[in-house]
Amino acid sequence: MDKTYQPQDIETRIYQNWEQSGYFRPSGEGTPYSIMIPPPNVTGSLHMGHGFQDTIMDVLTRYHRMAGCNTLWQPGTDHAGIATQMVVERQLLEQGETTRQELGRDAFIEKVWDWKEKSGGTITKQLRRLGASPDWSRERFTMDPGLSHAVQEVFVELYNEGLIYRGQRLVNWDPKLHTAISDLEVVSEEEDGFMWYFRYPLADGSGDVVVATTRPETMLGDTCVAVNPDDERYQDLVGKEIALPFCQRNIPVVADDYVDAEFGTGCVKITPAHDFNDYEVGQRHDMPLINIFTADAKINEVAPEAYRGLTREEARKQIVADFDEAGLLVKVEPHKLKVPRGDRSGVVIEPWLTDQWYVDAKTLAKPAIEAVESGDIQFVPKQWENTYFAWMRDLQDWCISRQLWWGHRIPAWYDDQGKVYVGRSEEEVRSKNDLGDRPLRQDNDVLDTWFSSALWTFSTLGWPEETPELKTFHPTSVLVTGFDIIFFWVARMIMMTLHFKREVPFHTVYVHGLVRDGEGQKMSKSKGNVLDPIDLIDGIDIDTLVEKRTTGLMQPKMRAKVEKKTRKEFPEGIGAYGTDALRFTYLSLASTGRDIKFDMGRIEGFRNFCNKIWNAARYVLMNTEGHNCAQDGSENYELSLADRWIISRLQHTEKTVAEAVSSYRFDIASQAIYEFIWNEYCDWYLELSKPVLWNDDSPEALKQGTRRTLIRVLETALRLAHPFMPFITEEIWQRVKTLAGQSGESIMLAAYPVASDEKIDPEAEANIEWLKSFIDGIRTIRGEMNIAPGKPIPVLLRNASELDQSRLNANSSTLLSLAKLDTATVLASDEVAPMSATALVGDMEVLVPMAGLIDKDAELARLDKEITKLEKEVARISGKLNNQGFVAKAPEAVIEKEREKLAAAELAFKKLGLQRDEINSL
RNA sequence: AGGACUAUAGCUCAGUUGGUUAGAGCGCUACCUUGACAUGGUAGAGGUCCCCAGUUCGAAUCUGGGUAGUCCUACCA
Repeated sequence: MDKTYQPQDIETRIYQNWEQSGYFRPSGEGTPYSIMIPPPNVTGSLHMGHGFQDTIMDVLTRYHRMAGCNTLWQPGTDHAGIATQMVVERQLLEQGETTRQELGRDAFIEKVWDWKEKSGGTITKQLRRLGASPDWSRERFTMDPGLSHAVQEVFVELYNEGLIYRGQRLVNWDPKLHTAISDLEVVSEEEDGFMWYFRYPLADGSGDVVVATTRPETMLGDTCVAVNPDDERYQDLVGKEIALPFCQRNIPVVADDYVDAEFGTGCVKITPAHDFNDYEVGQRHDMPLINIFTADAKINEVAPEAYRGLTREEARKQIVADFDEAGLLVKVEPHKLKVPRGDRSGVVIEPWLTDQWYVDAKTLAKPAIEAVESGDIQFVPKQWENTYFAWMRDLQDWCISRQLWWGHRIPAWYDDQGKVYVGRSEEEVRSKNDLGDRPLRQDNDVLDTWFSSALWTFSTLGWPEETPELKTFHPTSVLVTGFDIIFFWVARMIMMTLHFKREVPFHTVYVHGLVRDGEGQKMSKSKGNVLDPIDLIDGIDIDTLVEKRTTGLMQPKMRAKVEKKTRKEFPEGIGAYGTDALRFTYLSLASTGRDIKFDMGRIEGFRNFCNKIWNAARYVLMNTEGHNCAQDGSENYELSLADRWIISRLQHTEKTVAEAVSSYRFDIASQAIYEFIWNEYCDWYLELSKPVLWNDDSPEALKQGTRRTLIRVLETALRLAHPFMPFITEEIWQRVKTLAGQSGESIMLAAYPVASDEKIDPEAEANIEWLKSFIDGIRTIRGEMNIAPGKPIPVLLRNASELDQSRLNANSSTLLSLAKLDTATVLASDEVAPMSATALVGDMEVLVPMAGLIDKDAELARLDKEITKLEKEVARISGKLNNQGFVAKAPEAVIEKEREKLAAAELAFKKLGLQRDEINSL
């Protein structure tokens, strides 16, 4: 074995073996356990969020697989309508300088499929690098025939039930992408703008009103002006008419509660066709809808000629100028306002009147709310349930049609009268409706991507067929997801699944945090602070990293800044830490309810941990290979105290890990594994094994027991750690399994360790604790008194109880060896000790004679420090115990504990004080 | 405007139903090439648990009020 762990040599080889051997497939036996991957965009690539999320799912999957469950992790990808279409459109422009319109629908879709074939494998390849173990043979894509069939079925069914309908109303229109988008796809951010105050003259010439607006251009579509009914200033105006400037139209003044008298002038211009609130007001007062925009958000032919063809921005300028010129511009004020933009296009969204398809979300929401209320679905952490409820209880109907080409085309056909027929195919529609050969035209729109993702838990399992997989693995066990798609995806999955399967899609929703950079910033390409999980696995040199981060930046100005920051943060680039270190880092940071700042210090620490495991294995193999490790089932071995101790500690660790995984506390689980392997197995057990194995006088039975324990505890710890760090554990396991009496092809198919209470040995633990505190005491004296670690020293033991003496006798060779002692001599009660440095092990004093080794003043200083500490401790506890309230009200056990602590502290205080006086007097 | 979350060592984070000497990793200091590992070992320094008040015998932990930060939802033209 190499002296250091080299992950890159082994990871790919091991992964290929796993996948080719079919180990990722469900075993077909045991309790079903299933997880559906949140399908990433098919043409996307792996980012840190995926890395985090998929590591968690893989831990759960590997854990349950090893625990004997019939485990399915279902992989797949999403067609990501808008995102993918945009990418391909951009490529068309760059390569051939054509638009999709020039190309035509069918040819364009073909291009998208080409692109999907070409780049669709990227993210799944990267997932493999992460060690993910989904059943790739079952990989699905949301536009596969089977899933498309499910989509069609759901659409037709919902339509027949009246839960999908077509309607004309205001939608969020993206003037760049030329499609409607749902409320969720609109992001509103505060931006600096202006508030314009315009004077609108009354038609009868008797005066005017002043309206305030942030969108002057919409005045072309005004149909009335509204005031608050209780606003005394404007009582007389209600019912009068206004001559709308530049438009040759008169519009009425109406009274409506919507208007806040305090805001602006208290007079609001109402544009029902271009504002959601105005739409409502318009409905209440029976106002017409005057649409003044084209699909590009340019002024259309309904508006006065002077403005036609202008963009929104141009029209705004022109109209403000015209008001100014007409003397009707009262004032302009700077004003902060929330501007709605499309999450994909980034352009300002226009409320626009169109025909769209809607899902009656309110009806579907009711059972979905109940499922969470009743606990059929539980969120972890629980507080997300509030978010879910808040949204679900105020749900608007879901606009599901998109004016795109890439996606599931809506299964609706129109005849020449414009009458709509919904069905699974044109043939079905024709025959069911007796349409003969009347011309039919299919709806041009496609469905929102989230419509198909909403069916993911059951469509991937073959629905609407009642497949065996569907029966076995649905409902799924847990959904692992980020909070950002609770509304987009989780809620809609719950609604759809309850409606069509009459059961929940999953029992638990584990909501994890966002992965941020070391400074807590969101990682984004435009900030140039993105870390690629693959770079953390393989490493990357600084120039390549800078190149990667600075290409494709939106603002060229950022380039220098990003480069500088990157070079400062990673002067040497990024080292190759390996997959296991990366996974362990994610997991150790995965405490609930909080975002994670990715800390490079952590991943380096866990790379070192991998190396530690590797070298521990080297030591174990050196001492077991070619030796009798009692692996043949013979009973001719004897377990030492250390053996019993480490076996006992292992049981505790197994318990902790099991509890932690079942409560999704991967940080606790990974820490327990880390501490066991490093602080107990390596730091103490391996050291304790040396005196046994290296001493020619040790009985063979004891050596066999030690070898057996060395190899078996290592082998068990590997299985315990395997879900967390799959590669290194497999690599080592293959070398140790036979010696440990295990067979089997792969660690990932081996049984997960289960704690056994009989192996917990409190006596062994107490004895080793005694031994450790003895050794630690000596080491502290050595460390603080600058005695060379290797220099053998004699120690004297004062006030040793019978138990101390028997422990000493039982462990003297270990003790002498680990503490590098010359001798350890028990003093009789009347014996006088020479001047010594002191360590306390319980009541026993361990004395290191100072002669020639220790400076008197140094030891005095050391004792003083100890004594001061103890003094404070004594004062603190006795204060507590003298408090009548404490003694009267605290539980007896707590009081008893305090008394014991006080006694121990007082004793130590007294002993060290005497020792101090003794040294001082010499 | 409403709501959620966060605040603990220089940095990144644990701290289970109130009872610890408040912990880990990284970083820092000193010493150590001891036959698994310098990606290591041993010892050590380092904390007003954001602030104020309250409940309690006892508060990092519970309550109220602040402060700072992050995020979500809804928005006034």
